[in-house]
Amino acid sequence: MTIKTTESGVKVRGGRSTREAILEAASRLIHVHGYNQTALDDVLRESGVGKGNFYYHFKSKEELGYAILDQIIASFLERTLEPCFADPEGRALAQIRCFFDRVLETQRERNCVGGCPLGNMALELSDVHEGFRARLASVFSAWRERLTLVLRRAQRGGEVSGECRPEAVADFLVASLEGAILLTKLTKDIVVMEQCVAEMKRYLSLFEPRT
Amino acid sequence: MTIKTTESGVKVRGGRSTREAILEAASRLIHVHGYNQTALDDVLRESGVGKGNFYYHFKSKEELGYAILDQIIASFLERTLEPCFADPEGRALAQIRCFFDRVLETQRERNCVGGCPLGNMALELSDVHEGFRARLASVFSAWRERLTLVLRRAQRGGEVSGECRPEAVADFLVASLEGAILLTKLTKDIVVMEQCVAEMKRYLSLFEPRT
DNA sequence: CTCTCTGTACCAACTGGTCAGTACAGATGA
DNA sequence: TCATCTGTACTGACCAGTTGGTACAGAGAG
Repeated sequence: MTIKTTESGVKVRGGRSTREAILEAASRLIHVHGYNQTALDDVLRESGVGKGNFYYHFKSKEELGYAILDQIIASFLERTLEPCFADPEGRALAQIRCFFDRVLETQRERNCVGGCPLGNMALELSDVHEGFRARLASVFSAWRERLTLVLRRAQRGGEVSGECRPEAVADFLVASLEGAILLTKLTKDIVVMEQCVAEMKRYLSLFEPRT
Repeated sequence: MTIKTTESGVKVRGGRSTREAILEAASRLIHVHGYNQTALDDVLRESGVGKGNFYYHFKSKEELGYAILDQIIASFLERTLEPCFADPEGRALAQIRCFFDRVLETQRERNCVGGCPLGNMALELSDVHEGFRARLASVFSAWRERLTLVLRRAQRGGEVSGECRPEAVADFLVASLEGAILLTKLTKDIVVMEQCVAEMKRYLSLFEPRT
């Protein structure tokens, strides 16, 4: 399917890009207003897609929700989490600190608005649909897994002391980041986020072997 | 107004207890399903109060929300936060650790369900109504204030080392607890909470003066 | 003491609006 | 000319809030 332009300059979307237009509008709206507060009609108005058209491409609003969630998850893994830990030779603690900074940076870019897309959906939907909860739990679990692996590797290499229990530390780091983002959203003050990241780095330094 | 009982054993509520019945049912439902997901009709069915009656006692659903929130805040301050820090002579770090344990205990009691009532409302409503956001921000701020004070006191007494920046540490502790509760709700696994609390204690030990 | 009057507490039925989802006809292209 | 798309108009459920009225306790007047 190709994208064409009529004489009036209005874009006529082919099949695949209609789906993309919906996803783009929906992910923007859902990020700002939340899933439940985002009416399907708003998504359609924003994306310029008709209702019948929407239901041709999606089975339901719930399916749209899953698609958005998958998109958020993929984007988080590819654009935020994995790049920091790409180098298997890099120093683990430095990579983790770099990851903190990256998360801090996203909050700054967003002016503390919107919070964490994953955390938001987690709180909003985990009670409602088991499917959402499971999917969200899996990404948090991938996140913790990544941190656990890098910590374990560092421990083997002697970069991190033996008293570090990688699973527990990973859980704690994920929780703290999510909490920091929540508190930042609430106070609308980036200083909170900065302080939390600074304290997380201080906490990490606990595991540096004594020189 | 008094509470009376008819010959059939059905309670006829006077003014004040109707309000209480509504608040009780609403706070239970809202804690489980969230504010937006709780229909007014559900609250009314649960509490056995008619709709007109509800609107006699409350201006709107939003006002009910405020009342619930005030109740949650008061309960948190009186029953969870303040008792831990009541003794001005107590050792600060021990009080903070005790507070962690108390929060952990509430999660255990609730079987990891429901998360933190304050955090839930924060995430759900802070974008929607500025009034909710402000009220929530104020309680988190009281919470951080309490921790800041106790840390500062400890610092003066030499119980906590000078490198501790009380405000930053307080922010971090609050954020971490909230994040831990969120992650616990999502994974439905109390071990996550236990590990996070353990790591928070380890972090705290950073500030104990070296012997 | 009794009869009206008044304000509080309460109820059932309804309204108006929103929203997810459906029906279907028209367009478009192989 | 058949399958793939797309827009419009509709449906039914849900839900916050309204309305018009009842029940009844207590106060005051006769």
